[in-house]
Amino acid sequence: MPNYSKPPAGGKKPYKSTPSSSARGGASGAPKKRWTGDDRAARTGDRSTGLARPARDDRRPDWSPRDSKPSYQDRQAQDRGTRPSYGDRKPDRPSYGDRPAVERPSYGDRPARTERPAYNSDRPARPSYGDRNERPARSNDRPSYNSDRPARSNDRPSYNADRPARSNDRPSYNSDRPARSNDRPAYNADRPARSNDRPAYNADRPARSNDRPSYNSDRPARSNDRPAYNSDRPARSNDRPAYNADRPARSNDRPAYNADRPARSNDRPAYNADRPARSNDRPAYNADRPARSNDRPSYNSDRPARSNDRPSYSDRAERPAYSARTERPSYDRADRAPRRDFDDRAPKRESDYYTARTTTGPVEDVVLERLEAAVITATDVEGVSFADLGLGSNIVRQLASMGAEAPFAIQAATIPDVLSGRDVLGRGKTGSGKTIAFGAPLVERLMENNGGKDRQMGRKPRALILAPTRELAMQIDRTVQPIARSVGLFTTTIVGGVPQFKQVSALQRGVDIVIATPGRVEDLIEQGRLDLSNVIVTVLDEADHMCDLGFLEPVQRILQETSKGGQKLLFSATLDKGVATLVKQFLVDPAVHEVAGEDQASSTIDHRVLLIEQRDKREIIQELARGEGKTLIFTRTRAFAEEMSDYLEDAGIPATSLHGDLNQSRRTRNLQLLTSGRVNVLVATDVAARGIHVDDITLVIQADAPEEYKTYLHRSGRTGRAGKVGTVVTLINRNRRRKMDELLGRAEIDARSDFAAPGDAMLAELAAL
DNA sequence: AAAAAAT
Repeated sequence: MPNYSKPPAGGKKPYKSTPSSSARGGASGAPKKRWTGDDRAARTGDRSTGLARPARDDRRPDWSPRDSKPSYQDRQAQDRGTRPSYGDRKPDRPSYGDRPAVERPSYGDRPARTERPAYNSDRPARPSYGDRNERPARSNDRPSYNSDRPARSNDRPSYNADRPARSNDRPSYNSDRPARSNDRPAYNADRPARSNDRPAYNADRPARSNDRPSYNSDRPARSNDRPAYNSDRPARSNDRPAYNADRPARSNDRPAYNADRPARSNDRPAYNADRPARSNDRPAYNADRPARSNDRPSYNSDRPARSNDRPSYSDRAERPAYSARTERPSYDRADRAPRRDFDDRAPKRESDYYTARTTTGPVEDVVLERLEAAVITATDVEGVSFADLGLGSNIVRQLASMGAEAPFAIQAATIPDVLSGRDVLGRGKTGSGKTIAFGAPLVERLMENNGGKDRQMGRKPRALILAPTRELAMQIDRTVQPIARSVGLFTTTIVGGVPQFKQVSALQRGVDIVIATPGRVEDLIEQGRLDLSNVIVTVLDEADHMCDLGFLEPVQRILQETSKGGQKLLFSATLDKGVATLVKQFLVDPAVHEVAGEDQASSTIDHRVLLIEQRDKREIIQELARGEGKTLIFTRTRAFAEEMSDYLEDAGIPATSLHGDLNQSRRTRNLQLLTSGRVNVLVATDVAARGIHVDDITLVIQADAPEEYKTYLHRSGRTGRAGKVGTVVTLINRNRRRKMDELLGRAEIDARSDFAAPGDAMLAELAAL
């Protein structure tokens, strides 16, 4: 019988116990919201491959009629800080505060995750929740807030004590008349109590949960009690219910408080010690079974330590306490078996060294050395088919049905190496077909190596694709899933912002390819619900971005969890030496491929810089956004993205927004609004800068100039896709011209610069392009 | 600054 009553031996979390883990996040402020079924349905919309799926989201337009909202100017007049910003986009969910914040045992051993901003009590209270009593009176305020108004004829008597008695006054005002037979019982104190006596006269009845406070002085404090009732300090909304032990049980109490209820099928094991073992029980709870080769180290305390033991498991008894060791992050395994250094390998082998292309530039935006790559040209690919590259007939047929009849250059370059099992670095221009370049051969490899275990329940995933944003992960899934299904393999997305239940269920049924963002992957690993130990192919899309600060360490921890010696594929349009850390650590002799003639000079994008006055920015954007074609506007901050989309709507331009302050269902829906064409203007932060494919974006406006040349390339790559023409307009302050020129130089872009002011004919011309 | 984690 498995022992569920205790956490795993050692009492510590098995995953991610390094101090480096505290370096995560901390900047983003939005609590993650959940998806509804509708939202999930909505994501089945467009596909980057051009395969149309029926748009199902025509029920709820995002941009409401303009006159239903206060004007932009009105809102400007208000103190923006007190405005319940973004309204339903950050839904007020007070029920969270009332729920007992009981730490669940499965998380119990982890240190408090104070780095998560959404629950970080240090951040300023959001005006939309707590302090709304400061808002000005509105015309539809209820009368009770309006105590100064003159008495009206239909005022209730109690407010009108001075009026003379009237014949139809109720008895209580007429105390002198003789008692009558039909007097209400309250005045008939001597009659025996009746079963339906009103409770107010029944002082002995037990207190009820909805008793008003003044009658029920013994009831426990509630979060919204007024301070006077709550001894020392004023009650706060985030008071922990744990201090509220006496309150009556509520129907939605969490099981921890309800020890006697019968076990339910979805009880988590820790709460349900007696249930029979299940096939997917976590090994740690299953102390009696024989050790298996893939046991995770921390659960297997008897075997001798190995040199490549993961440090994250190292708080076992025989190892020194973590605090006594050096503060190396988990990935820095100096003591593991020596490995060939990426830079030290024999020169002249393609992919083994970097050419020195020294560049000068500001520290914050450096062009790193290029990876020396095998170069392929479009003409090299002429006449080559996917089948020639080694893909099976099912996959080839599926690709054709998705519109990919013949391989693009980057696909022709990388597919054979991926099929051969080699590690691969691939650089292909934005919109050049990188998803298929890794997705198709990945599926082929899994099919060849399925070991007869396909469709086995609970099989562990054998491939992992990591992406920097949820939208990109879901988009990749839309491309890879049909390819995988064509050969009977299953995919699932593991991303945040949505309930994990469906994801966990899919994993329990058995999945071959996981397409994910890092955070949820780590979360499910910590929970023991995702096991990457069988992952033999790992893809990092936007790999250089995944090596940026904030992404690198989670990615390293996740890669540590995958099968040792597994294949690694790194793809990006701006792949450079920034990935060297990961390459050295995880890749062996990678093949590096890029496509020739794909610099911006040969691009179909017209780059323009407008030198403007800061105060004219909104007006100019509004004139630029009036064009017929789809327009994508980038801002530096979430707040400005939101403000800008409001401003455009007020100007009569249907617009929506995409940024991290929106819950995931809004994010998904708003992006869908643009792809479906119901809105032509999307204002976004850099969440939309990389990888996101929307057909026929004709104009990209950079309302705030990018800080990095790579960001410029990725943002502008949202237009001019698949050979179509597009325009990129970057708005900068006049005194930033020099800095912008330097950035354009690093991006190797020639752009015309013009002074611009509202009303200029040039703006209308740019809009019409 | 933004992004990525709360069933």
